[in-house]
Amino acid sequence: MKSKFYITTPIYYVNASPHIGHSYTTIAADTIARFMRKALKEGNVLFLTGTDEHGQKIQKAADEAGLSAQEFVDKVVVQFRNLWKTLNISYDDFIRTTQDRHIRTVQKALQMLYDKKEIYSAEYQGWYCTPCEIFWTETQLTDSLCPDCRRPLEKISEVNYFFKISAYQDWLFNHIKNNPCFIQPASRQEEILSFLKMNTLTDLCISRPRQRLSWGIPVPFSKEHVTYVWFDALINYISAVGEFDDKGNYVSGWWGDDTRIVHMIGKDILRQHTVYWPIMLKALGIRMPDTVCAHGWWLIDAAKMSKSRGNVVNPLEVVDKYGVDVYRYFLLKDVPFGLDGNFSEEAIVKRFNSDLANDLGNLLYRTLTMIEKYYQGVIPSPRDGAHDERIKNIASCITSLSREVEDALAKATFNFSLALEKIWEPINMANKYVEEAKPWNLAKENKKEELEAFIRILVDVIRQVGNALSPFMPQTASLIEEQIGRDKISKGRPLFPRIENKR
RNA sequence: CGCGGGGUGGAGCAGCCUGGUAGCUCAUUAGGCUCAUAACCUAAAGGUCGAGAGUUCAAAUCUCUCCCCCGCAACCA
Repeated sequence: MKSKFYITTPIYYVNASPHIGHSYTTIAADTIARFMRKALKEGNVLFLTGTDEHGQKIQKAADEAGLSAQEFVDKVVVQFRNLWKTLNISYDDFIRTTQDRHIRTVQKALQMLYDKKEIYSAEYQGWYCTPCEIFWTETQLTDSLCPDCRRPLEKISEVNYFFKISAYQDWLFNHIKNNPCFIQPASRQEEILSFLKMNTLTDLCISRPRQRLSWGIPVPFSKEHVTYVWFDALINYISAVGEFDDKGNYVSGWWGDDTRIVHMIGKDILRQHTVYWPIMLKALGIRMPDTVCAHGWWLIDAAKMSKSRGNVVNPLEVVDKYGVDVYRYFLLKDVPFGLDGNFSEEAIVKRFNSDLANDLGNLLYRTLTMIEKYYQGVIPSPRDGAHDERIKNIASCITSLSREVEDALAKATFNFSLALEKIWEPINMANKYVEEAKPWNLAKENKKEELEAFIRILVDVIRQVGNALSPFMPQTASLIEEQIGRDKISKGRPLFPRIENKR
């Protein structure tokens, strides 16, 4: 295992408020970051998130809001930061593409690629919709009308800058083929490989004329142009953690061979991250990230969530109603990572009641009650040599738990739901064991040693589970710690009171 | 003949690569228990594994054909 770990979310486009999808990616990355902080030494994990603040859509949204672009993004970025706070996101750095450190690096990268002749200028043809102020390429059109407003388009041609990504097609194909961890899950790797096999890459247009779009990073070798948003955006992963030196070498404490680099993304931006980005890095002479992990989408009532459909779920409302950790748990558990999931409040309530209230919450609560009842709230000290077969089984289950969670979580597949299933194994075993051990009889018959051994194993299970759960549900983990982490218990209200009569 | 993903008990999924009693969670039903949040434990019912053909001693699993659903312009997790 590499000694350092660097994980990123995409930088989110701030043309509108954050929704469930943004929160999903970020919670997933946060969980991994928290897990890795426990696995590696302190200070060896860097978790980066941020915002993408340039481009036409933002310019337009700002205009509509009657604000300057900068004022507009300053306003929206606050919403993202607040949401991350609410969701207990432990990011170490937050990059904005309007920050100096980023602009500097983007311009340097552009200049280097230009000097290396990786970027060239060419005439670019397309159709322009004057009322919308949007430029459309041939491939974006189905007829001669503006896809947005259905008005006639005007054919224009202009000079733009292009990045020679076509030259790297074979290299990229082989890189992906030879590094099965590079694109995860495997089905996504196949998707990209077949895309590369079936298509010839066309050079990427990385500029926009300034007269049409002023809200962007100026291209250093042309006063007439700003940088295309995707080229701008992808660079954030390196601009946040390093700089180019005078010789054009990228220098960073988080991009060396001792660091495992992971980009967590949604499946919608797979191509940018597995085609454009590696080629940009390659052309700049920078090493590849280890893994680009693409998760699925949350569907709302089986339909794609979109701003135009108006079915966007606001994470804050869900958190208000059910709690942060319930939300985090639901997203990470309800769907195998990588696939699309269906979001609904019914599904949350179901998960809440069965996993959190009935299994975990109830185990803690019934255990606390027994400690209160049989030991006046003082947790009996550990005893060696429990000879009961069932206790041994449970003990070995919690001993291997951290390894199993690591297997599920530290590998490139990032199997959150499997990890949580593993954590629930001892919970279920413990609940079952209560039935078998019949502590109420042990108490009546005054079998002290057996009762103690019984209580101890429950306490051990709960503590281990709380510990294993901390990357997923940090707040819950500390509540468990608070209630049963010390010599004397501190019984509170049930962690997850069942939600009743929902329909 | 465009590409890819999918179609498995009521719901959601695993199994398919490396054929050999079809499994998990939830829901349902019956019973048990009382430490506990009407919770927990046990048991049962429920599937011709989209359709058809083929290979095989044996197919959810391999091959072929067909049907149905989803995605494949852009913005977007």
